Amino acid sequence: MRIGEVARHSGVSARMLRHYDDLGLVVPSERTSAGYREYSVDDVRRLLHVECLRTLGLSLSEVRRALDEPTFDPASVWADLLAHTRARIDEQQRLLHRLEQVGAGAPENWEDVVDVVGLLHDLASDSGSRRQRAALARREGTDLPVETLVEALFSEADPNVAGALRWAVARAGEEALAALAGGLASTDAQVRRRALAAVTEIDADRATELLRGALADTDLSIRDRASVELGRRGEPAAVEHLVGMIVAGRNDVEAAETLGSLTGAAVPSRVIASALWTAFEGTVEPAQRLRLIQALAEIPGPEASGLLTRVAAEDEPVLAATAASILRLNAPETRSRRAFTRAKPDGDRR
Amino acid sequence: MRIGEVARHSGVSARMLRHYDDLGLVVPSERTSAGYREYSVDDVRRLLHVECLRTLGLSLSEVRRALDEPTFDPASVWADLLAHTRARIDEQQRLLHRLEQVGAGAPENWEDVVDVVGLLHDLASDSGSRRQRAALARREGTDLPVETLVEALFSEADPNVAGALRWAVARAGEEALAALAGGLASTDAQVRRRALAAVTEIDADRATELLRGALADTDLSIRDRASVELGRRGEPAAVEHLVGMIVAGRNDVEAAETLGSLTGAAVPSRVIASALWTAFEGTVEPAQRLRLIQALAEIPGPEASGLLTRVAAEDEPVLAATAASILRLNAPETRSRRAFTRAKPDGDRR
DNA sequence: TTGCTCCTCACGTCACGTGAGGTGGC
DNA sequence: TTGCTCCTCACGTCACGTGAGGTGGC
Repeated sequence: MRIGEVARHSGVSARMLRHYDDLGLVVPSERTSAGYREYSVDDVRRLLHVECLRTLGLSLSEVRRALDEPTFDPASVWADLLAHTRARIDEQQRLLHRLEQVGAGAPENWEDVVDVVGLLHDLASDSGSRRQRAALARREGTDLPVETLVEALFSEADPNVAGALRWAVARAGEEALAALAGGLASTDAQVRRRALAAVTEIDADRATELLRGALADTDLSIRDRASVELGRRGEPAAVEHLVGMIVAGRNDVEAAETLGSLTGAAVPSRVIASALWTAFEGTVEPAQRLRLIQALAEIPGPEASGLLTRVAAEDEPVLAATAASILRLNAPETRSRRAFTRAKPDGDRR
Repeated sequence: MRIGEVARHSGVSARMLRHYDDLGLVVPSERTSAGYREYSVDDVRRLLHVECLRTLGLSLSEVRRALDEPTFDPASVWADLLAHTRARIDEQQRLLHRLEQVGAGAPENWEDVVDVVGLLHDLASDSGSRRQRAALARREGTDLPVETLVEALFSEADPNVAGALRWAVARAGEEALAALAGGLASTDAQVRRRALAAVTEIDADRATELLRGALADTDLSIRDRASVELGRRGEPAAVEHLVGMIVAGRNDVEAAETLGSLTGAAVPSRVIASALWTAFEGTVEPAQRLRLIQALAEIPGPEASGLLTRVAAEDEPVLAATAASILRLNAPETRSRRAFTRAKPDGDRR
């Protein structure tokens, strides 16, 4: 067979066949009197072997060694081939991700592209202050896509930077919620917690819906956070878990205040008072009962005071004294003073 | 700044800085009297922009146009960059897959490598006969990994090739079961069906276990197949579904014969006869009752004949006549003749 | 004779690395 | 003067594509 025929059959260009000849990779075993290359059946077979090994990513010199050096072991190349291929895939996937992130903002000029790439670079920096600056950066036309900010938020350990990211994410409003919902569905509780913290900063029906979903989270601290935020938004669904927090002594002051703020809005104060009372009657642990009594102090209306009066009159000395003192403080003439003297506590009151 | 300092700060080699200068990409705005390149702050800024765009995969000439041609729109490059990157990832992933497949057999010399690649190539060929030959191929040292055969089986539409693949897979015995289990967990019913067909050809406890799992499949035909095969393996768990097949008229002859073969092995014939009878009493549809009566013919023992006698005596004419004729055929003196005259049917008897 | 195939030689691609041989600056 | 930096010119890498200019075969 002459070179053209071999090229047609093998799909290897005549140019490459001559190149293989020069390299000594596939040397036709004969030449015609005019110097034309004559490929034998064995030459073609060798060519097919070469092409076969090339599909595995071997370089021409590796193929040559593979076919000509009996001591050249496949195992010695394999690890390299695998590692390099995996590395290339990884690298290309990172590139693709960056292209998608930058392209998401549909930049109109290359200045914007450069800016966005710079921000992405800073957002992945080791320096917290750089990350913070990137999170807070605002230039026209070069906003980072919410998905990118949310992604950064999910892996941000520095509380200051996380705060900046939450602020930036909240600025996007409802548009951020799809990405945040993804975080709430993560198997990593840490990610869910960070997603929830961002959702609480967004005021939208869809955000409230996500918070309701978080009430069923397997992580206790997430259920707590969701309940408090739902309570603040006047969601009746939060009442049960808030009462549970008071009983267990987890952020009970915050829970009690949230219950207080719920009354009147969506839930009658009567209902909340009776929920606390049911819990009170369901326990004999003094500390728990004390916390429930103190929570009743936050609930306005005749039902709560009625119950406190009952405790003050009938219960054991410490509880009774506490209830009585709450009733005194809540009396109309002392209410205004109390509002001044007590700062809003963030932790537990114990 | 002179070239060495710029190189140290930017990570771009002095050689490349000279190359960028030659291309007109980053030209230092001054030269010293001795011809040394002097980079201004703006020059360095431009260099950083160049490197930034390079991280996105732009070629040097694209970067040049991006920075110098105001009409060169990012959008015009973006689609290309994305498409090329995705194509490269795809290609590298296919390469990785092939490397893993070939490497799985730990070939010791390059001849074996070439053979395996050839087989893989044939296995993906458009020609059924080529695929079949690849499935059946056997040379020392060049066996295809079971995972590869199983993978090919899952997407094989040609029944002959599928048969060859099942045979090759079954030859691997228990080792094939892990890969087949993956197929049984597929969301594609077609794949599950193909996996099941291969599992039925493997005789091992783990295979039987997989068949039991398939009894809970959402696909009816898969439950049917699994039941028949489990019945053949003497698994009591199959009885209920086999009776259901007879009632519904799906492969009822095969189901009845399977029930027949189950008797004596793991399940007393009494139990099977009574299961059929319960179904018989639970329906009034003549065709269903007829099939159940015919199924009873396959069950040996006094319980089945007792029930048939009852039907022959008490039921409506057609059923009674059928029962009577079965009783006659099953009588000791006719049994041997019957075994000769009846070939094993594969479909329904209607 | 015409059109086709084949030959060799050699340059271009792309983003670099690595010299050789020479010189300026402190 | 010594060691460092910088200069230009130019070749090598890798797997090819694309000519130019010429010739053999039917």
